[in-house]
Amino acid sequence: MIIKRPQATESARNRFDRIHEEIRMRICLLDYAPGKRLSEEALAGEFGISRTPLRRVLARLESEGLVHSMHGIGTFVTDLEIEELGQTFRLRLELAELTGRLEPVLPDAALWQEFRAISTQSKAMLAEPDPRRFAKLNVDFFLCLVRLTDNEPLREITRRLYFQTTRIWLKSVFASHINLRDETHVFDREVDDIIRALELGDLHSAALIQRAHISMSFQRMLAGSRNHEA
Amino acid sequence: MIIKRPQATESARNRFDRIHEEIRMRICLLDYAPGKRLSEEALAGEFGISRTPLRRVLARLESEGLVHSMHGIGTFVTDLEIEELGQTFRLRLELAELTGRLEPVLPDAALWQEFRAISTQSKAMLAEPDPRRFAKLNVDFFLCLVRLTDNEPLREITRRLYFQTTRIWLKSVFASHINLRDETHVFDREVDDIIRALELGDLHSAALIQRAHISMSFQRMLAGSRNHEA
DNA sequence: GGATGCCCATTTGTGCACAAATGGGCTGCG
DNA sequence: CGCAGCCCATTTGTGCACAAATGGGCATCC
Repeated sequence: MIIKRPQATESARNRFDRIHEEIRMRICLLDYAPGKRLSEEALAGEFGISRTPLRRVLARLESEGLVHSMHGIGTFVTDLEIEELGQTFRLRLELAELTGRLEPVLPDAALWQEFRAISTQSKAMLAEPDPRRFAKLNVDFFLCLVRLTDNEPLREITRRLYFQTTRIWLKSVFASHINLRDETHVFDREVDDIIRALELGDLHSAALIQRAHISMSFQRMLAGSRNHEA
Repeated sequence: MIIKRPQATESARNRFDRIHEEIRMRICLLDYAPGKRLSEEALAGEFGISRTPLRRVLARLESEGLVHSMHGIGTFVTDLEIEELGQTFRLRLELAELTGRLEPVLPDAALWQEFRAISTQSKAMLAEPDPRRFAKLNVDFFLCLVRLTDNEPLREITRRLYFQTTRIWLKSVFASHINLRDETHVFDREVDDIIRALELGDLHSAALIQRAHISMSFQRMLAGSRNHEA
């Protein structure tokens, strides 16, 4: 019997997922700012592959609304204005609540540990806020929250919408539409409140807290944008 | 000033969309049965293109969960059992109702005409039911219903889940888990009831009627599957 | 001087040949 | 006779060269 050592060479699918997640994260953390052109050739070179498989990744990102390719011109990171995202945010509110209603599940030991770790990091961040690290912590927290439902299609859709909209938050920070220090405190409260609800086993309340924070975060960005115009 | 005649030659993007929708429809109407292998070379030949752009279409279909590619083996239409679709159906129920709550819009003249046409065809189908034509009418009706909300992300997500699950209905007909003639009558009632709600301008009720029919349809398929086992 | 049309560098899209991977059949050994 | 291992046809995945398309710069003409 032949024992195949696990992934001596990375499979095509794994590599696709890895590169896809990497570029997606760069877009969400504004390493690639909205409007920036992504060179197929440069990216292919960076990841040590040819344009063909890289184009597959870009095509996926395009279907997710994160980039847009134009023949003869280039591939660009999509831009977004807070005013245009109302529809998406309203939908995210509803989906957040669904997480607490549709097949909710309590965290297992591993997930509990991740929640605790995020709480710790959140408190550490209060002393010296850093936009990018904060955004990354926000992503990690979101990816934990989505695991509070067993409904896989709901998870997938929720993730999709999250990655479409999360950049606007970091963008608002850099545009001074919202205050980073305030946001870190709000986030820390959110994490603690949700953990407390989870400790009580009240998954629906945890979902409603998340919903409320998504809504208020949107309102703060909207208000900041309007103030800035005036 | 140069007047560019509109699409003398089809753009790459339009061609992609056209082929994608065509293959998706073939899968949903069971022209390509679950489990069937799709030959990249044959499909590329049929559409008069090379494998490269066709593979792009297949990759999109794979991200939508309609096919699955395996290196060295082939690309296969995904199979699905009614028992595994509970999560997806429960989510579809919620999204259907959201259509009536999140930015609902009354039909314009064109959409009204489409609803009337579908009602007419539905009644014509009562006399001589045909599974494939019925499934097609079902798709058309769904695509009209989704236009009752202005929330574009909600539309997109709803469509995605619909195309993932709609095959199971036609599959249940062929497996005699549900009765085609009964289904045609139920469908005709659904169309009429929803049109009546729309005539009253009651979009939320229209959505709830749709929700109820999705749920009952699922229950009938589930029951049929269980009876068949017994 | 201004506008118009052409040329060309740049970038995405396509076709094709080859690499990688899989499964089935065949062959040879015990 | 059974089974283990190899070979090869088939299919998806990759690399690469070229086609298509775009925009900007430049020359030319009015």
